[in-house]
Amino acid sequence: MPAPRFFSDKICPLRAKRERRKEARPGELLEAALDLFVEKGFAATKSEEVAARAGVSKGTLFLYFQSKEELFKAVVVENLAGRFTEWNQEFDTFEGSTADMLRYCMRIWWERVGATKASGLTKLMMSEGNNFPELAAFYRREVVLPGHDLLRRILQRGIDSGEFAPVDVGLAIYTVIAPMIFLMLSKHSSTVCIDDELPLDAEKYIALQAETVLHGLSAAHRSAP
Amino acid sequence: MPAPRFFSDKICPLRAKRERRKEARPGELLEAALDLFVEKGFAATKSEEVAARAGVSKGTLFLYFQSKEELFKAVVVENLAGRFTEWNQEFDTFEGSTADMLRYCMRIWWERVGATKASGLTKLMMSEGNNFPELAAFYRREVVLPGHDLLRRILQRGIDSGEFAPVDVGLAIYTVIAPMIFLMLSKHSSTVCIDDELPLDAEKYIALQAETVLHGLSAAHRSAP
DNA sequence: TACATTACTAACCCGTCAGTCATTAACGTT
DNA sequence: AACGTTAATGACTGACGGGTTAGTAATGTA
Repeated sequence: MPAPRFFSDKICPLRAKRERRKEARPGELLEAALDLFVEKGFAATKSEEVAARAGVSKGTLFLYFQSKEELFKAVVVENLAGRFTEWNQEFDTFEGSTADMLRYCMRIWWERVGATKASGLTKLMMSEGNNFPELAAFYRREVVLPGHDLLRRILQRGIDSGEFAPVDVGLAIYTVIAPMIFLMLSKHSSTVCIDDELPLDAEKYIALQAETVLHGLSAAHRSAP
Repeated sequence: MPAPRFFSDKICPLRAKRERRKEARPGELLEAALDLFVEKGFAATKSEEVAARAGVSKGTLFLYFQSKEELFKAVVVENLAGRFTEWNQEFDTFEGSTADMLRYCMRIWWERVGATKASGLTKLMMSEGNNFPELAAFYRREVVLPGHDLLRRILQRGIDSGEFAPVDVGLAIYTVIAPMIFLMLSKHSSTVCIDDELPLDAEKYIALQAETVLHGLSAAHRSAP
């Protein structure tokens, strides 16, 4: 005997009828997809689930996105790749010391990406990138490289202005990237740090890392290897 | 027109016949499974591939392991969980300062786990743990908790002997764990750091982290917050 | 009210893969 | 050589999931 259907078409016709909302669909699908991709990974997320969470049928999803992979790319663009032009402008016109600029960069990155669901996309690419080479290449091209470029330009600015020692910029960026990545991962994997509460207070952790990096880069502090 | 079969049964009968080697099979299957799990993840690894790499048919695999999940657990026991009793003994009988003990622990951990394929299992659990709750629980119980215990005991020894300040041991272990995990992950994901060579020389990185941690723990260095 | 357009859906197709089982071949024993 | 035991096989099954499509219903237009 089937359970009573509290939300059957007849009892609860609200939202039960076919709605035609061509404009709203892509955004709703992208949001649902972000949630599920971050929660379960790319391979383990079923297109039908994404559709269901967005309140449409599977067919509709494929009406708006050619394939699951295209859907994923769109999620990446929406949440990460598409925002670099704005970010680049913001830093090109930054006024102040480069030290402040780097502090600001790390803080704002956490605020806008690290602390949001979008950070799950990075974890996802780290875990599944090998299984989906085209997605990995896309992510690398549209997110990793622009990000590295931005950081490189900041460090280079510090060197040019004499604030930083003339280090190898290509390597130095990892001093900033590594702790950021670790922070994101510790947010997204319950396998590693769940004995008690997560030991990291993100704000403080970032502030500390920033000062450490700046100390390492400071021109004044320079001595023989 | 099919390509010529250089390794056809007739031309190359070596290893082509059915062999009966009941003793050797489990080990060979575990090795093949470790390779593939680490390379492609748990879900994306097909049992038939594992069997093929071990030189048997899929049926044979299920003759020795009840299911894919049991196979995975066996891999974890073989490479990580099953070695803790030995490691525990080694550290229970360690002679020397606790500082040296911690240095030794980090170095030896890298040598025996971090630098080997087994480290891929950690990355795997971080990425897929959510999708396979039973595996996650198993891994947590058999690997994560024993590992934390071991570390906790080391730190506690330092505190008891007066070498270390009386910090919160439960939190302090993450000071050691975090850089280790990051090091492993940077080894296993080509998505993040492939601009040029990986910037991390593992040996030096670990040595540096060890000194940093020890400095933070040293009883002498203790002052008010 | 009749008709055209199109957003949307349900049912379907088809490839994939974990796990099974009837059959086969290797080996020991006599 | 004949026979019994069992390690090994590979064709098979059922479930699942990405992607398609024939058809339905909402909306606009006259």
